[in-house]
Amino acid sequence: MTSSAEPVRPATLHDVARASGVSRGTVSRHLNGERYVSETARVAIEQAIVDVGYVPNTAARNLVRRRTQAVAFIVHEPHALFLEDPNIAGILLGTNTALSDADYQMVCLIVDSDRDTQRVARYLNSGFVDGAIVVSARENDPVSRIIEKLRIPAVFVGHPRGVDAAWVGIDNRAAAASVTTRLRDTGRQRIAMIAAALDRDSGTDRLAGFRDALGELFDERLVESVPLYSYSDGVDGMRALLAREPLLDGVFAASDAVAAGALSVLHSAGRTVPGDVGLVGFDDSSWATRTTPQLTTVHQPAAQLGAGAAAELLHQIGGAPASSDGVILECPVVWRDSA
Amino acid sequence: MTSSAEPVRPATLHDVARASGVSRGTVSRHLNGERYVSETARVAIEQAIVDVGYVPNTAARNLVRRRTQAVAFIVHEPHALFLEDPNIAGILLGTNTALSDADYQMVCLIVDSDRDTQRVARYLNSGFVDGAIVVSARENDPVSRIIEKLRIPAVFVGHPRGVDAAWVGIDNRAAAASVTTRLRDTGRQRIAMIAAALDRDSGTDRLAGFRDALGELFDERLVESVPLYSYSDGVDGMRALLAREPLLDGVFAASDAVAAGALSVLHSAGRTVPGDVGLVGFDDSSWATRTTPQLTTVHQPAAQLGAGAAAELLHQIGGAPASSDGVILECPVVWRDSA
DNA sequence: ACCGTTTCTGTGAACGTGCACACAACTCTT
DNA sequence: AAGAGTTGTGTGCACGTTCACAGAAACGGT
Repeated sequence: MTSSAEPVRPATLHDVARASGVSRGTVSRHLNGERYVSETARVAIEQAIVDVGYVPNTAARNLVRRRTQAVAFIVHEPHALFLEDPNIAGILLGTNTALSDADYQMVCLIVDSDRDTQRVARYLNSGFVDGAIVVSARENDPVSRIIEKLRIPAVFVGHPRGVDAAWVGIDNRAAAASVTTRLRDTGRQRIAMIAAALDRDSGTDRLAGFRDALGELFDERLVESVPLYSYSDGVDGMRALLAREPLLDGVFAASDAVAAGALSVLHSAGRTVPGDVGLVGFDDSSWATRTTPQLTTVHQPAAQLGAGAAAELLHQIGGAPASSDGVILECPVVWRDSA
Repeated sequence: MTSSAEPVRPATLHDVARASGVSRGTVSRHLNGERYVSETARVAIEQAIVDVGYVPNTAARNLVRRRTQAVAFIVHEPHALFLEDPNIAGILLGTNTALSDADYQMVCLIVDSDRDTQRVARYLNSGFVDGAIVVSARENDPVSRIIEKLRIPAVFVGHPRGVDAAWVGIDNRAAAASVTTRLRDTGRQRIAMIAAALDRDSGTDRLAGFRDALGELFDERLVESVPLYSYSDGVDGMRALLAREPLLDGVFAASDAVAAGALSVLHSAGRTVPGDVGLVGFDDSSWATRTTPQLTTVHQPAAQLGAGAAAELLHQIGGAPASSDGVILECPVVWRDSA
């Protein structure tokens, strides 16, 4: 056994054909699982593939098939929040796993500045990818518009208004309503909400669900709106609410991170949770089990959302028409200690 | 302006050549920035590219160049921790940005089970990528061994012992020592450590640094070892330490997440921080500013680590030999309130 | 014995690019 | 005016695969 310093040329389809005594065409057919390959040819090819150590060349295959075997995963979110939001990471993970299983590459694009928008537009337009999965798109999002214009296969996680494309999501409104109802059922009278990200469908839907559940109890002055689903926004929101309505006894925070921020403010203000104030969150992220008390929240199936989006996208890439009615996944309320 | 239902064939190099009145070769030279293209040809080609809407075909280019223009980003970490660890996300982000700027695709591979190891091995062997960046490798890691065997360009983030490859990292030992020294300087007498991830270089180095700083004060019974850098491991570790050594007055937690878990146990046990017990962490992740009190910790430049690894990898792919002495980035101690 | 059908196989032509090479035109030296 | 360099240009081939097509072999029915 000698080891040459020079890297050996990788084996090609041709090498397999020669080693197995059949032609390129037959090997190709076998590799692609087509009909009309005899049993004898089959075993000879299998053996030859192992012998010569053959691995298909993706570039050559993509060239002739006019496919790239890659999919863009587009996150429209400030860098800082991307790091902080375990939900996005979960979606990413689910997508990546599903795509890997189908031998697709996931290419992660993060859109933060306007400059990034241009870069992504160029990227998508360049035919580097066969499709795109878009996470946390805003309404009237430039990225969404680009995708619509390019008519590239695409699936959205969430359901931004004004975008006519396939999507996978949860029923934010119904989930928000059911978790708020619980707050009401436990006897709270002055229930407030820290609404967040009202530039996105998830944000407005959660607020709408809150309103649905409260009915005549709803009071506009008990809603404080903050820009992002983050811890520090939760801090800000809770401070504002306490200043305005010291008597509140229930809070629905638009995310667990927001709830965690709110909780720290409540503690500092000397309120006990759930004694003085009942608090519920949204996401069932790792935040929820790290606070004291642990958060009652809505479980969001992040990995399944990602996997579902990937599956739908692969369908579209395979030639199926984009289904314009979205897929809605279940998101049960998780009862813990904070309400 | 008519819109045809049928997708138009994308423009090729040939189309540009015809439109600009020169040959394929000249267009190719201009595109690749080679010499010997006249000024008149240059402007004609530029114009033609815009006119026909030309975009280079990556597959064809990769085929002839024998490059894939893609890089694997390999994370060896349980899924759950990947979601939880903001450090990894930061490295990923830094890598992705640096690679995008160089027109490389980042392909994210997550290794959790043994099955994943096989999949990654096959993937790397398939020539789908030009190189790999490996995060949080263990000692005697099967993935590391595969990479060594394939002699594929690779850079490690961190410096696993027994792996002879390029790496970018921080001096965990020195940083751990300096943060521990501070604990000692503030008069703590019985200083404990919750060590974590001792199957990795970062874990053992932080423990070694702790030992360095304490000198004759070091006491083996004050070290509790837990498997991972996670919040729940911090909870477990702190409980064990308190049970064994109720009189401890200082704790160095191997990560901020571990410190956060430890802090909640300390609070539950009625100890004040930093009054009764001084506590320091490691990473300067978002955990550090979310606890009360905020954590004194070591700042880890996650994004720069990722960017540095990407830069070194691109060097190697460009033909430079792998530099076997690693790059060490600065990681200053950040003084906050917990010690 | 003939023909049609089914099963299997090989061949040549793409796919769109980079690269080596040949060669033309021009400048400078001798 | 001839030769040697420099600058610019076009052409053919290779990269490794898929696909369409032609045709061989086997089979069954008349």
